[in-house]
Amino acid sequence: MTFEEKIYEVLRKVPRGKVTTYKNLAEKIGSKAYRAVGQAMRNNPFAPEVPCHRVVRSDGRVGGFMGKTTGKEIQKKIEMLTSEGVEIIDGKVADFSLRCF
DNA sequence: GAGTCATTCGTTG
DNA sequence: CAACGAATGACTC
Repeated sequence: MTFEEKIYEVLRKVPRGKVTTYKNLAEKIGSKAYRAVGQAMRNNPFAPEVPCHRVVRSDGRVGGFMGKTTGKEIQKKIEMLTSEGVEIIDGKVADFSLRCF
């Protein structure tokens, strides 16, 4: 079980309609490698079980989903979040503090 | 073996 | 108040 595997396990526990942050995940597994968390998301060996789109920055920003990485397909994830009940406004999570797992 | 990456915190100007 | 650099862990070349 590697560090990233733990990330998937914790992220997997996040209920639908809620979001979490890289920092929160890293702290939950007992590490401060926030960046490593993003790495795990980038790999995303678990497609639907580990919703990387449910993970956002500490500021509530979606992070590397928009404007970075591939570019367009990312926006589809935003719509998926909205469909789940997570509103994304200006690339940020609405009521992020309330939805933070 | 070295470099990269979807972040966050701490210090300096 | 704003900007830059450092740290962390796995993956790829």
